[in-house]
Amino acid sequence: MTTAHQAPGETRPGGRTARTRRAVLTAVSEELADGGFATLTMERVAQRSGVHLATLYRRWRSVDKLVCELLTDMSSGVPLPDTGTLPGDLRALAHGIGRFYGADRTRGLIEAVVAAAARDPQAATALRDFFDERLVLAGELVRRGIARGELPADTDPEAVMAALGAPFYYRILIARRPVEPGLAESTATAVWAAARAGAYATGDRRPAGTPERTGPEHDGPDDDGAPGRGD
Amino acid sequence: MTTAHQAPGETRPGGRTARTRRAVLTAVSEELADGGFATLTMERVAQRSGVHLATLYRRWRSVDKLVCELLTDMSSGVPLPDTGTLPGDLRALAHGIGRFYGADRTRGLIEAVVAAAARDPQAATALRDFFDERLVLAGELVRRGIARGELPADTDPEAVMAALGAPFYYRILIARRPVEPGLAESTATAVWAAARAGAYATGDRRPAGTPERTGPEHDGPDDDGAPGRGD
DNA sequence: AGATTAACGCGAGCAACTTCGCGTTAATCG
DNA sequence: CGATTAACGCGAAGTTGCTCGCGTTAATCT
Repeated sequence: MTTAHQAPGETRPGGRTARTRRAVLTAVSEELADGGFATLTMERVAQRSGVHLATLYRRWRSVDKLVCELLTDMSSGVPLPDTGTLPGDLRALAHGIGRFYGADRTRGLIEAVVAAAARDPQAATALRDFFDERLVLAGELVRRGIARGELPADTDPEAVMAALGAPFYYRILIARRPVEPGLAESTATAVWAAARAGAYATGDRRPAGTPERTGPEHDGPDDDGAPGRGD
Repeated sequence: MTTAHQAPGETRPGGRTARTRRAVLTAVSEELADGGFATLTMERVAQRSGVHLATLYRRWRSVDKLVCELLTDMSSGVPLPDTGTLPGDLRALAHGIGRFYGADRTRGLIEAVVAAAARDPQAATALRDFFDERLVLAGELVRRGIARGELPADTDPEAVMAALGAPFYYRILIARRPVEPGLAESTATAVWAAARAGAYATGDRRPAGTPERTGPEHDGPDDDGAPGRGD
């Protein structure tokens, strides 16, 4: 048919619809701050937001989708700096990220988004697209730096920004410890040093002091169909 | 009581018990390789392994616990190299990690473990402890390098190894793209350059070419109780 | 080898989660 | 401002996921 009936909220986005949306997303955010993804259920969101359970299922279908929408709602949590020098920008951005993830609320959100992406393919692509876009935007800092002659021209801007963000996500998701200011400082210093050394350059040039030999390039996964045995 | 009846598998670990355990863990691993965490249900594991559903619930209680045990079962997937020089070791280890996560099976496992940790506190501490231990073990490479005079004495070994691992987890969990050999190469180069520049040094020394000013140290999270609004 | 009982297989029963139908409220448009 | 109907509230029905009790199999110890 011509008019495909999609989920509620599309044809009458104003007034009440927008109000319940806000109430629900706020409730999800608070719930994540309180008990994290573990205690995030449709039931609890319904109670906290005052929106009926059936409405939640009708509009969002699952907690994964809820978390997913909260992510896109959080668009610009970390502003992009412009200090005039690349190391200054890297430092400012790292501290911005550090401050952002210093809060329980945002740390819980990231954890939830990754967990949601692990179960819901749609959430997975949403997550990927979201960070793709942020990476390209933040890459502008690096491009400015290259234009100023602070880095080699063949430096990959997105690779630099990925390197700047990675330690924070490692800290949150893997090491599972609070994000401290020291991490921001250390990361900014590290990325700047690495970028200057040409670690993110696309050419085959290699900085002095780095081993030159070509191997080992890994080709195929050694997949034997069974999990590794414990020792 | 004196003898606290814990979960099955403790008092009679041999023979059949061990056999079902193997069958189940293999099934979980295969299921993760096939459809990822999204399709990992107790039901499917039961079917694939041939172990009855009730047995799964009795011994493991949930998929989160299953994934958790699979992680500890995978103890040593990446061997620690000893090439004689720190940059050589970093490069070898990075390629080892890269090869390990080049396979769908292991990438799915990491995703699953993080997702499980987001829901189950016990899985969360298991994950943290697991990587804590790996970090300390791998830190030995750095300690050897320091002893050889390749790095400043006040370099934090665990920080270096965290920096070496972080980009891979970023790639898997956030960027959601396959892990390629180029990432290993770039990461090894970057960490080596950063470590030499003193980015992971605990002292207050700062390498040349890095801005010196102290701010901005972030103090408190700006927590207003509501999610950020979209732009 | 024989006795003991942990661990398993099986199906029924219970609980939590998800959906449905219907009446009510309030955006949106003429 | 009045008509139309999208979105919501409500309770019940349907579905899935999880647990329990009992009989059977096979580790473990003597």
